[in-house]
Amino acid sequence: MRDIVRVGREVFSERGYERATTTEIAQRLGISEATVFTYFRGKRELCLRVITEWYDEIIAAIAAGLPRHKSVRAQLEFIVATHLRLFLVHGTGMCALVLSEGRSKGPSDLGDAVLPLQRRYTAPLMDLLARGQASGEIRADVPLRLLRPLVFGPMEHILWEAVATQRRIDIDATASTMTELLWNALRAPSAELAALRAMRSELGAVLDRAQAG
Amino acid sequence: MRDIVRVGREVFSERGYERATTTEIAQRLGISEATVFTYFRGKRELCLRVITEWYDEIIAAIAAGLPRHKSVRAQLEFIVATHLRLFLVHGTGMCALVLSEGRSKGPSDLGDAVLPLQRRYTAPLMDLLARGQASGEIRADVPLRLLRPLVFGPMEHILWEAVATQRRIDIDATASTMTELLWNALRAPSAELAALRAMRSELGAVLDRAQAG
Amino acid sequence: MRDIVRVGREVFSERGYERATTTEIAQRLGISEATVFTYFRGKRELCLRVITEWYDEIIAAIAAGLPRHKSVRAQLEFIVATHLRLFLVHGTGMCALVLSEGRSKGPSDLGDAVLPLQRRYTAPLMDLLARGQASGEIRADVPLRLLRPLVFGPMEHILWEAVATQRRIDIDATASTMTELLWNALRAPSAELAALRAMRSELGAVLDRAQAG
Amino acid sequence: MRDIVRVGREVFSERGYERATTTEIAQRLGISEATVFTYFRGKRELCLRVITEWYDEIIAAIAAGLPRHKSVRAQLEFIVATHLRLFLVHGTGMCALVLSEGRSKGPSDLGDAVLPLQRRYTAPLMDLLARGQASGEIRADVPLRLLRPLVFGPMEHILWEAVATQRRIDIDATASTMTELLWNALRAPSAELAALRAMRSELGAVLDRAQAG
DNA sequence: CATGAATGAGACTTCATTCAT
DNA sequence: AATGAATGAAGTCTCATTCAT
Repeated sequence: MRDIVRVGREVFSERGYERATTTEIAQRLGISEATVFTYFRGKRELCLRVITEWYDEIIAAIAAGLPRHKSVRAQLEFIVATHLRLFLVHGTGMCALVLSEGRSKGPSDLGDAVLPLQRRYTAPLMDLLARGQASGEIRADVPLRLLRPLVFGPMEHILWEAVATQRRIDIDATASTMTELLWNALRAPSAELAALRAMRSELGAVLDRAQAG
Repeated sequence: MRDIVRVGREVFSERGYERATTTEIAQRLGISEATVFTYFRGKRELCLRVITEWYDEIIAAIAAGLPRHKSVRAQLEFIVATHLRLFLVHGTGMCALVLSEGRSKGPSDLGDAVLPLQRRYTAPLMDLLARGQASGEIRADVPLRLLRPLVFGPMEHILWEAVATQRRIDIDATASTMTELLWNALRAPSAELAALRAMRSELGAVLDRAQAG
Repeated sequence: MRDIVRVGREVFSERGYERATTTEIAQRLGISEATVFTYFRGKRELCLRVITEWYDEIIAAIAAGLPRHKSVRAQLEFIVATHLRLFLVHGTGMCALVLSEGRSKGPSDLGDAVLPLQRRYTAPLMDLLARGQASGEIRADVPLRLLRPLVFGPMEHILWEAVATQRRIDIDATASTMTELLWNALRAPSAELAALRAMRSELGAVLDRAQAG
Repeated sequence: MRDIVRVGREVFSERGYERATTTEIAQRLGISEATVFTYFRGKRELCLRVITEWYDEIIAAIAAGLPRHKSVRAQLEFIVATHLRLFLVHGTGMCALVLSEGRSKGPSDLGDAVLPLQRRYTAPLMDLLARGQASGEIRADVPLRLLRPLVFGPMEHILWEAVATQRRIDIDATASTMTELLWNALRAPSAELAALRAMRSELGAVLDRAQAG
């Protein structure tokens, strides 16, 4: 039954919900199609299980590895890198599956069940952003509602492009660069000014001492 | 035949490629299903046409309205706003359709035909970014390959969220805010450097005066 | 499409709803199974149509031939004979089909749609009984609710037995005998009362003589 | 194993043979589906057992309670009342099951095995009618083959109607009325006259004694 | 040109039944 | 004796597509 979920993940992520067939899942496992239905009430339920388990993995990975003692920027980079890594390992098919089917209003209607998962999935980032805003490191004049897509959106596109072009990407380098870019967008503008002013003050002090010397 | 494309766009964007049926398209038009096949070799070709025309509209809209005489930042904001507007007007179904089906590897395989369209579609932005890099306004130490998803990714997420939550969004305000955020990420750090250099000059002058004193 | 209904009637009446298959219906007609679904949304709807048309035929036959100018008893005999005839011609499978499926609460749930038909179907008899009660020919001290099964119930059993034993029956003779039997049950006990009254009169006379004696 | 038959009766009578599933029977008992097949060769055999036991109960109930010392009419009323009672207690599902499946010609083919049961089941009535004919109380000019359905047919319809309309019925009152109706149909026409004559004779005798007194 | 009619291919699903343990 | 696991066979239904008219 674990096998069915495993192969189910393969097929659903390769083909999407509609084009995936229970026939293919059974064939890849060398079992009868009926066996699939012994363990899952139907295609929809199997797919739901596949999605749920996949979300659980990511959520667990983020929760386990997030370096909470480090800076907000470092935690952001961890989240970005981890997402890139997990998605690339598991194939971006899952990404597409979730994004496409998670919002459909067809008979499959995975949407309702997927929504809470998505919330748990984005929770660590939302939490991080909120903490950053509270500490003044992240600009608070833009609602989280707009900051979240700023982080997840680009990752998704990068992943899809990586798959479409079949090109290997350097995950750490990409994560590092993206974090650098995103950080510029996210951090409080005042922080820059504050930093400069601090520098100027310090310089002034140095100069004063120099002049005095 | 124009009608078929028009209604095709409706149905494909509402249902996605797989769940859309030629039956429904014909029914909505009050014509025979066979008539659809008189004009289009098949479902796939019709969908391709729908996607193509939709891309053409966006490309044309961008090309026609892009304020080339204004600043790079202003042009960026125009592109962001225009995208949000067009997607929201036409329904985000088209967005999902293109994103989901444009990358699938099924028998429908719209991918190959869609790729060049996507290139044309992203061309204005790519061009703008390249010009920005050339003029020094946009940081050149990050490849366009990474800058592009930074722009399109968030827009997509914002749109999907808008649809999922059924919430109306203020397009201009959102575009303005997003541009502000993105610009911080995109603009050349040279601005900062310039400021630092200016400070250094000032500092040098001060030092000179100090020495002279 | 008429053919599909015709063969559908055959198969449904031979096999019952559950055991009838769309495959068999298509095969008997030498057409594709899909064709069946071109004309009928599903098995259930086809079966409904079969039942409806069959009811319509019987209802029409009764309505057309009922000798309204003759006596109530004669009309009763007509109804009995007509029923026996139609059921035996069309096979009692239809009878079983209607009786079995018309009351089921399964997924097929033909019940709701069949109920009004049954009402129309029994209407002529109900009407006749009511008229008989009004005219005093049929006993009015028993509700129609109990008189109706008295007529239809035996016919059904006779038919089933005829089919089960594969024995040919003389329809007119059977109808005649059954009517004779039923009539004794249905007719107003006034005849008996008359006899009793006569007896009372006679008795009175006897008593008178006795007293006189 | 007794449990399997008991629950089997429930499920078969609720759903009918085709719609009943071994899965459901096992589930209601909280046992494995395979266990059912440990005790019964298959669904068909289990159903046969269910029907057999049910018939046995009815046959026994009739045999045990039949008031052989009372009049033929009283015995008829007992049979009618007992049937109504047993069917309504056990649910009319059994009635439908027997009637529908007992005559089908499918792969399940319960028919052959059920036929002898039905014979035993109708035997008490047949016997009673025969005795009635012999004693002159029941008209002998109509074969039993036609008298039997006259009794069982109406009962069946009454039962089905009771189930269809979900209406509770007064069993004794219904049995009484039905017997009254049926008796009019069954009794020998001459019997009426004979009864009246007997009454007159008796009366005459009484009167004679009165006059003599 | 438009279409009514037909259909091949295949999807999901159900279920009685088997068998090794 | 009881069962967990598996499945063959079959069923209903969908849908893009064809073709004669």
